Amino acid sequence: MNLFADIRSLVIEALDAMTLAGALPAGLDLGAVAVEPPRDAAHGDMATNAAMVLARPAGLAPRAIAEALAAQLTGDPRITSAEVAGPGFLNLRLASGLWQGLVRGVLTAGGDFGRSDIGRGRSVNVEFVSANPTGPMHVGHVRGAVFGDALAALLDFAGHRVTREYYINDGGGQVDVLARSAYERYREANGLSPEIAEGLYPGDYLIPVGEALKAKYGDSLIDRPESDWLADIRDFATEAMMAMIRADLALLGVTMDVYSSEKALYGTGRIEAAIETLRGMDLIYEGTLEAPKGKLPEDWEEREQTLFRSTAHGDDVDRPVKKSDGSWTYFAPDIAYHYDKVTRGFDLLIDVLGADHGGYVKRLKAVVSALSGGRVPLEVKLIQLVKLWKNGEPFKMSKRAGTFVTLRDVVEQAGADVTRFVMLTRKNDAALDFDFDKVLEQSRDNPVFYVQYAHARIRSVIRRAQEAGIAADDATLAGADLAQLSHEAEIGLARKIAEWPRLVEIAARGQEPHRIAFYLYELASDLHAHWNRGNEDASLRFVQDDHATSQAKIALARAVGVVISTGLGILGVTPAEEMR
RNA sequence: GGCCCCGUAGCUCAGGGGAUAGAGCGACCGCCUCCUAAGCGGUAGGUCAUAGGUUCGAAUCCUAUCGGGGCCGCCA
Repeated sequence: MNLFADIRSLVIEALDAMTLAGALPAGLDLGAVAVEPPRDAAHGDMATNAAMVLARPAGLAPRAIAEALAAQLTGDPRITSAEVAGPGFLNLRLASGLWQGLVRGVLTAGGDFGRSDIGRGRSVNVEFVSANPTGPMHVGHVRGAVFGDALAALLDFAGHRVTREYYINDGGGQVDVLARSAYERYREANGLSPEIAEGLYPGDYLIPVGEALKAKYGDSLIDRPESDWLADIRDFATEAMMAMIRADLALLGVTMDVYSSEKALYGTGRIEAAIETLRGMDLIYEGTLEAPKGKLPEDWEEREQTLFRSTAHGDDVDRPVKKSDGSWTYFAPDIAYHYDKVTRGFDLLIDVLGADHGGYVKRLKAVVSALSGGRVPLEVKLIQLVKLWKNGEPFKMSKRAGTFVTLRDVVEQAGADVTRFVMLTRKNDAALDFDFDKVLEQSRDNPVFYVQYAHARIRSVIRRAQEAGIAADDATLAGADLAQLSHEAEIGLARKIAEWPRLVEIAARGQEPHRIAFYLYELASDLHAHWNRGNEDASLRFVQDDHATSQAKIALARAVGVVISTGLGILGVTPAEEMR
């Protein structure tokens, strides 16, 4: 149920009728005709730009089209007035029965209100987090995790089949470093003093891994050459790190559907197969790259290497897939991994990456374009930095200084709900300030409390009504006499609710979950404003002496609550029953 | 040098072809015998970085410039 879509259909029908009657030329493209909320509520309930969009192709004056369309539309009982305004807008007022029907519809649909099928069941793979398995997740990872999870939920709500996926970078040099670091902790567990050399991971989180290694191997690996233990300890430590990361994600409320391993691509011929596939398309060759302009790396020397012709698919330069020692670059398993995602049959791939990976976007798109024959789009969502603030000043994270803030630190202090909501109050490509003081303060500076407070107030109204003996379950409310909802302020609240399905589609199309957060804030604001109107005008309070009147007004409140609850659900935030 | 992102109120940010550009914070003035005042109403505050262009119409699209950030083979 989408009132804006319904009224747009009505407008399209009216335009078709005008075409049949000869008032408009045949064959006009109506795709740009929109029905939207007007900027100013005084203009009406909805506005359409039809006359302005069609004026040029129809060869008619905008106002002439608008007036003819107005005449056509006012014949429909759902439209009570249609006024031409400004450069050719047509402002529409809707019969109050539509708003009452909307409220009833929300109560009937419950959490499905606003669900859309714009995804048409297309399958989407959302890869996110993909933190290196070398330690606990830190605040920098949190934003990507929350964004990816909320985007996945949003796309699901908009009719896609979504797979949440984590790519484990367990094949590169950093897991060898992890193994050597764990080995020192293993020596420590055996009573020797660890030698945490420069470049190893010094974190305490590896101490229990060392102890677990002692429990498994005793002292049998002490003083053995690295070649004897590296592979085993690497696997052991990587698994321990992944267990820790899964637990971190669970704290945030994030659950992955699939964990893919980089290591599993090595030694199985899958990298070779992906490269050979590209070679078969004449996209792999031996050649030399020009030196980058500007400041040269000190050790730059020209050399021939194995290159991927990514320029054939929109990249700026071709990209090496092999290092000088003949081993694969990190890019090679990425190629194989994306090949794997393509062959699993997804209709759309989304990679959520840190903004520092911006330089890799074009080559990844080139890979997916080449390996899918242009069939599968890859969208890369870059997540900008989170700037931490504490005590009114920027907070620098440093492993060495011990000011390393982990995901667990944040969630245990601020709570998952606050963390998630705050992380979603910015566009993904804008930097975000995360202020510990404000987030911990739990004041009105903290938008999640504002939204949750609105929900809690609604729940409070329903509890009070029930204590007064008024039936207020959803089924009863849906059957209430909603014709009593006729005050302009009440219609205004319904108008905001009506925007929800439209907002979901806009947010899903743009892959912008932050729009959900902003909308919920606005809806909460409208609820709070309406609540206070009850102070001035007791007839606008939700709970009234008369049961039937109460039920109609509570139905409106409950409809707001349903949308808040549904929206928070997409963001992964719990709607509060009461504020404590 | 090249590529990507950003520049909107004092501050933090929404809006991304359409009407008089919005919100929060901060400042100032008001609202609780009344469903939670963790709330609400009002006032003040703007050359939408700059200059061109496209368009009936540009904060929004294009180009250039300035400013901030990120990235640029053998790290992932």
